[in-house]
Amino acid sequence: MANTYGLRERKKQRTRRALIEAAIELFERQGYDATTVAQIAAAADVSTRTFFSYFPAKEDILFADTHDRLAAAAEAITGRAPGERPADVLLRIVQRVLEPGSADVELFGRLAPVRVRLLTTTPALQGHALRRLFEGQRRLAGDLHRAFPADLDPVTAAAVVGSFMGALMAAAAVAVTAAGGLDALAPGRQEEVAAQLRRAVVVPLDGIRALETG
Amino acid sequence: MANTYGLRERKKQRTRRALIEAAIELFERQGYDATTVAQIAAAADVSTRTFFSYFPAKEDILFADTHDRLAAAAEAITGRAPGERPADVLLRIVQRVLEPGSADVELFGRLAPVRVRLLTTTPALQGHALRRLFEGQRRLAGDLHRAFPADLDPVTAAAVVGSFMGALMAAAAVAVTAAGGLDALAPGRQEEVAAQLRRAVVVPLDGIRALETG
DNA sequence: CCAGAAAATCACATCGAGTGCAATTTTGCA
DNA sequence: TGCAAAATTGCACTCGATGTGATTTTCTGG
Repeated sequence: MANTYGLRERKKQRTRRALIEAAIELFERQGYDATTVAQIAAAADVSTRTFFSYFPAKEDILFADTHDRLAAAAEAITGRAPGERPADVLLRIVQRVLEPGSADVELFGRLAPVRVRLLTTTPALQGHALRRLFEGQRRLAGDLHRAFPADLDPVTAAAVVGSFMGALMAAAAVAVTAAGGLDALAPGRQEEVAAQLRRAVVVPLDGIRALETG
Repeated sequence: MANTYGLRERKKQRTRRALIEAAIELFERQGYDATTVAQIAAAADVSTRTFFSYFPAKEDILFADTHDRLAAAAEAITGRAPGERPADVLLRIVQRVLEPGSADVELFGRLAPVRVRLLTTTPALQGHALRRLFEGQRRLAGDLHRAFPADLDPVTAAAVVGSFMGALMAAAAVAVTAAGGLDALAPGRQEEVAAQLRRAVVVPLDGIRALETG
């Protein structure tokens, strides 16, 4: 009788998971730069060479969950309520993306905070993260254009998404560093930062709503 | 008799220039990845090791002009006309940044197009460029907050700059790729793309102006 | 003009990320 | 059980980047 997934596939999932867990552990303990791929591979009991057949680069292991999150964002667009406007959809995306919602909740739930922490201290990762964000925006802009073809041509849709995400990210960066940087994710500070971000997104949303009424 | 700059300084400028010119030449001919630092150094008649005492990394040689451009942007804020609003200042910045305006006009004038061309084809550079852009935004947000302390708290100022630049960059990305990607910088296409961008920035500007009137 | 200080360049040596390849082991399936 | 496909592995290699210590070049004061 066939299996949900063959043994081969299950084993691959297991090593993938082991690699991510080993990386989380090592990154937390030693930092990103001080951790070598060889160490991660050794901790997961595979050869260094095998690491690169699971992740194209060292950085990518930190972004193992972004695929699911982007899919959730895309689904928030396609599965919009009738009568919902672009601005509403964008607001719903941020809420939805920040939820767990993945198939591997507790693993990815551990991954995201580590990433945030490392991003504030490791410049090499910032470029990578921004690149992924930018590419994600591009996809969402396409989805948004297809969802509202009458209102948003491709370039305007990109401007809408870019305006929203750009404001959100820039505001988040200064809000987090202003809030002590290190432990801005502590339960207390978290709401404080969230409140600032809610005020920040008003700026792009006003512009987007002005587009709709025109 | 003392000199405008000592021989030491002049020689350094010359080597720096030679490195940039060699890099431009090689990048254009072979692409970014296929060009090694050793080749650039050899073409400029210095050792490989010396390259890294001029530029911290291979990528940085492509961004030799950004310091001047960021300074011009900052000056556009501090030297604003009385009564000028944030939205007006931002518009003036993009115009000013796109002008030559540097001390080394013709060299940097050659550098920028090469960078744009390589950015569309070399993922490794995109992350670096976005990182610089983000950092530049951070500075401008600080300047903007200081220029309009009554209207813009630090987080809102970041949202304003991020919203504007985010829309501009996202729109530029899809406009350029839609316009054939490769030669979207040809004299004919250039105006076409510029027109799309002028429409795109309306989105964030509306939101920013709404902030002012409130 | 010369000697010594300071700075720039250089030739290594080394490390880590990433790739190509060929051998070997493991898994799937008949 | 046996064969084909796929995954893993070790190895050699390239390239970017850094540390070090020797060497050369420039600057300064006498």
